[in-house]
Amino acid sequence: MGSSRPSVTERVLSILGAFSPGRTVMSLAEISRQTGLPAATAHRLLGELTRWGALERDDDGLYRVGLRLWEVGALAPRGLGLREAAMPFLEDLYEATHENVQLAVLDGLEVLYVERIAGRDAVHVFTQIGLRFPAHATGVGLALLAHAHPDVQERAITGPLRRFTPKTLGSGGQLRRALAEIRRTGVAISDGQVELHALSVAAPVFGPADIAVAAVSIVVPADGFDWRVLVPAVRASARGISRALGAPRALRSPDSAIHRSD
Amino acid sequence: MGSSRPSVTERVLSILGAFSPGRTVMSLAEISRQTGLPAATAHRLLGELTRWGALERDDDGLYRVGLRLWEVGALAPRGLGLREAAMPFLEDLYEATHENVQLAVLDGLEVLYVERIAGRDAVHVFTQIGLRFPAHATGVGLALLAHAHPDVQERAITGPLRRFTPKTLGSGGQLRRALAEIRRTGVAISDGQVELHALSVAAPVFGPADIAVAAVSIVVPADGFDWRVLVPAVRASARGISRALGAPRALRSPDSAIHRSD
DNA sequence: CATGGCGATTCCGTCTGATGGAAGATCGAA
DNA sequence: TTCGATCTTCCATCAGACGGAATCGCCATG
Repeated sequence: MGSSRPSVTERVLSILGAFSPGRTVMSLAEISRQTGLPAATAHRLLGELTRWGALERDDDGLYRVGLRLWEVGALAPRGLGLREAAMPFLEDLYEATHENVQLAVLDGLEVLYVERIAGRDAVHVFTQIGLRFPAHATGVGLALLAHAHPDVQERAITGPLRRFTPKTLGSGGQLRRALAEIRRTGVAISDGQVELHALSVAAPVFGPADIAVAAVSIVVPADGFDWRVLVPAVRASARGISRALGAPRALRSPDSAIHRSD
Repeated sequence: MGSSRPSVTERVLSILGAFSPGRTVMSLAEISRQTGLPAATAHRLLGELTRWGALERDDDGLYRVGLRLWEVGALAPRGLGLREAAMPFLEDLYEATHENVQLAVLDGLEVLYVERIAGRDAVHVFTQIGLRFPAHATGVGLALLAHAHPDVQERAITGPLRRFTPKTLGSGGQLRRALAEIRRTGVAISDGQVELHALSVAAPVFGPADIAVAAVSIVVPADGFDWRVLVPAVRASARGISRALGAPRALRSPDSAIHRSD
């Protein structure tokens, strides 16, 4: 498998996949190179995609992702549906603190940022909506991993752990202990594990099936900030979103939810 | 043309297009019916789409839009790029008023809502991110039309104007006059033209090429609210976003920009 | 002003892989 | 147990996807 020539559908998808946060506008030649498709083939497929609205083309002749695709993408349950439920709570959290507030989901062993409210004068962090990041380093990632399926946790623990700063969790043992601690306290702290100057406090959001579907976090400067005061706010926010999503866990009494081991 | 059998790409796209705000989860049979594709064909294509991540499938066997597609869609320039620039300003606007704040773009003669901050206790409006609406009825739509390409304006004026309430602009003449007035004042007011109980104040956002690329609006209760006080705020917000996008118009002196006729 | 290189576009003969009817599998309701 | 509806798999056929090659346009270089 995989050796045979790719199907038409795969080719079309490979074109869509060629776009990334770092490559949002491309020429025919660039797409052709990126996907390995012959220029003539890429040209034809791009024409069809553009005609439909999946891609757009300016006078400059370059291709970019089209509004129509954005529209369909917005229908993703873990994209917009989640966002819609979460926004009011993130809003509150932002208004109370004016720091960076983020919402992310887990995909494989990476987190994908789904929503973000950036204060103009909050710490600068390079996360961005639609961006991916290794789960083990971020607050949201740890919160999600701690409540993920055991297989996923195991893969994360045994897999390679990329270091971003000296404080990044570097060994499986460290990670395992961190996850247990997060389950115990209900919040995850990532202190300078991505960028030394930033600290994040995160809490998991549960869905109707009582599975962790997302995580909220707030990012503050690492130095001299008493993050402890943020814990109740982040927890309350995550819990509010869980309730809005219909999580049974969030409908029960506060204590049973927070101190539940699994 | 159009009579010939659709190409593979068209079939794949027709599957994506089958999803809509009202139909976010579908069974194979439903998709097959919706697209007109034979079940066997739809099944194969759905398999490929799902394998890639464009669609997702739960244990229930139903298909929904996948995270991967959301991710690509997020790269749309008029989707996320715009949002990223606009968010801080919308944020400010929301914080100052706690009413519904919206950001929309024009696609054809419809507006597409790209961003929205909904206060929990603001007027209830049924707009939603990813939703479309006829431009002539909404505040954002009027603001965008007023600064759109003359051809587009003409199409809107001569085309059929669907009425939503007795206050909806119903004739081409009315619309033409409204657009002129909007160009003069720099803001568009839609008073009960979509829903009787809601009023919106909107202003256009300009991009680098000095073209109106989006519009901001704020929605308040129609009765007894002095919307006049909102005008400066909405204008300032739109202008701030324009500046962030690099609009030459927004970099010039305030007056020349606001009172420019076209 | 000629030349060369690169990208975009069009053409069309070849042949591959998409197609979809049919049959089997599964599930639920009557 | 039977019937209907949906999902899945199979495979012989042939529509239409493919892409090499030719053309055009653009720009930098000599």
